[in-house]
Amino acid sequence: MSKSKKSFRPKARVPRGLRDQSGAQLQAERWMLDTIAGVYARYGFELLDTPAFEYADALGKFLPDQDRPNEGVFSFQDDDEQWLSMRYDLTAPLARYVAENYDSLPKPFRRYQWGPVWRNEKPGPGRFRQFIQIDADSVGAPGMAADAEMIAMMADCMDALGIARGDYVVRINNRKILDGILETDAEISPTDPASEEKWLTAMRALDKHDRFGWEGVEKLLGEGRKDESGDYTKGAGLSRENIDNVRTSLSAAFTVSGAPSSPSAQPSGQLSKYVPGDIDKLVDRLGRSTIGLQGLSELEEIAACLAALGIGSDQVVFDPYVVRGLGYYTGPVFEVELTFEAENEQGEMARFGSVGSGGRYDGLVEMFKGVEVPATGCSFGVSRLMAALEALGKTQTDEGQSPVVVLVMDKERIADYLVMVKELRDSGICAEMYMGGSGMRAQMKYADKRRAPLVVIEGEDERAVAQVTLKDLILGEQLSNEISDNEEWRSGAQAQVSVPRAGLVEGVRNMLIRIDGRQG
RNA sequence: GCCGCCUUAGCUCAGUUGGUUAGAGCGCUGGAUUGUGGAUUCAGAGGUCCCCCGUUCAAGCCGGGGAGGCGGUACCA
Repeated sequence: MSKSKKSFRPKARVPRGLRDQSGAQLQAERWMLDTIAGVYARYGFELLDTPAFEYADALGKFLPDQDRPNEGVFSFQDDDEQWLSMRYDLTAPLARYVAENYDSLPKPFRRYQWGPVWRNEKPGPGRFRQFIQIDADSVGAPGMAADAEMIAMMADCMDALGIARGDYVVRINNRKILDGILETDAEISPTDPASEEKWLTAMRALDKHDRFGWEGVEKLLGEGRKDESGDYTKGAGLSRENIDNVRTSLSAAFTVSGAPSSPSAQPSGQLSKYVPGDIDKLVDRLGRSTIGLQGLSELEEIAACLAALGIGSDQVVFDPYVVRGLGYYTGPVFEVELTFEAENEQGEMARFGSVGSGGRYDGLVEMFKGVEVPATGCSFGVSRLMAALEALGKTQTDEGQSPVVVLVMDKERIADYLVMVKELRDSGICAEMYMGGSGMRAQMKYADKRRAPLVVIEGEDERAVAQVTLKDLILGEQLSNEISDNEEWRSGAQAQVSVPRAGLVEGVRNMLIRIDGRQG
């Protein structure tokens, strides 16, 4: 305070990319987690929790090194100098858990899990360095039914959250189909050392279709692309002919061309349900690629399962541009996208995009066990879903959490006020006595800020006639909005009633019911 | 990581060719209006002009460096 003392005072600020969350927001988030967890549990998954950090080598790829221990992940050294890292997702810890407890677990092991994860990367709007994920995975499940279940479950979650059909879509793909297309149309393959780099770049290019459109993808498949800020991204260097071939194959998935194919020509009657384009043509294009055809046949299996699970084409659609993480997913991949637009904080119309994703990763547990353990899973990003639900007005908050405030009109009578709050609490009503030191006006302001539905007033006047005054703050606010022209606000008696002191609980309950009824 | 823009009160922002005590609105705190939040009115608190170095008699303003924020882009489990 005084300059002579020069006391050090830390600046009160939350670290960048992190945030505080308060009451209503947390309640909405809890409701969302409960809703999704409820769906997962109904599908038969069991709950698991693992620690916030792991030995760094157990988290796989992003190993810290001495120079940059916090690149991507947050890391620190234990007393024995072993590196520990904060988990950056829930899948790597699951793989560690399964490997560590392999013999005692039921196979397949089907678990769900939610909790915060940390990533040390540049924060953006709706992107934080700590955020919550909620995942479900089947480990040791080789069949496509397990993948189909994930897809169906994600769609079910969106329904359960109250997001209308058409406002979301689960886009599904199989990475083997893309491998097939790149193999036949561009002669590149991930297993061929000569073209591995091209394959990576090409896959990344396709992944950007939703942001840049085909025009941008084409540049990235070819020479490269310059962005708005003038930054240049080097492309995969495919030839004009190769790029055109890739486009022809991809477009078969979206558009029906030539003569309509006979239904009997399709091996599965269900795949066409989820593919907006021409399956025969796609088969034709992939003809020379065994991996491509395998991908397609896996997709057929998934489609059959989805149909059996009652999933409609208004929920799930095939989209060959879904790529997801490279070097991680091995087959089917999918993501949930919100398709509606909503006004953001700046008043601009914005899309929310992908709020969840998943896919098959048959190589992850192998990292620990040395044997391949097929696995598939899905994950929702809770923060982005929250933002979207808020925009839709679909968040559920429990308004009953705001307390009834008992005013302290007479500091000599605090025991009396404590008796009142106890009576209210004993009958299940959230209530508190004002614990500050200020006068009545400040107490009203306090109650207002707490969004208290009503206040209880017992001053000299009330006590003289063994009554209490109950003031409906919500009705009072409405009245003041409508009639605030003159200075009749001072009459103050609006929106309040007197009840006998002995009928406090009943009076409060009745007023709460009236408030609840008004708010529908 | 790379590119561009930005940084003055809690918030949104003024601030002249460099010139004395840096302002407004909203918000906040307190008072008035019999014992009442939202009306009216009066008053008050609140600033390292992002930080450091430099130029100058003099820097919120000019120069250099750094940090932080925003928007792209790259990487991404």
